[in-house]
Amino acid sequence: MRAEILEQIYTIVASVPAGRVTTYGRIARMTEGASARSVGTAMRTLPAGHQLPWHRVIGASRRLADHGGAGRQREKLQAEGVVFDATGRVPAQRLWPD
DNA sequence: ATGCCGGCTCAGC
DNA sequence: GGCTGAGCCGGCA
Repeated sequence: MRAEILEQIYTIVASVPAGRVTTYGRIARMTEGASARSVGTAMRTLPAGHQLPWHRVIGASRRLADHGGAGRQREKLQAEGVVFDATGRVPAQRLWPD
């Protein structure tokens, strides 16, 4: 993936405030030429020592994607005050607006 | 170059 | 809303 796109993704993720979340798809659409899936891999391959709030990026269904760090992700979000309903979803109003 | 495997999504049921 | 199947496309061996 082009470095420029990666920069955009990082910038957008970095702009999501604590307690709010956004989705892979939204990020993909905000960038030029990134697909939701590529945003996923971008999060997966974050360089060591990064300081991005990757945990604030969730799926379009507003659930956490099931991957290795899902447990940590959920904890981090809850620590920021993000609530999950009985079915494990984040309320829509938590979405970071464009 | 090729093939396989994903931190996804969307349209149909 | 939940489940499924099919596109999609970047990383990595």
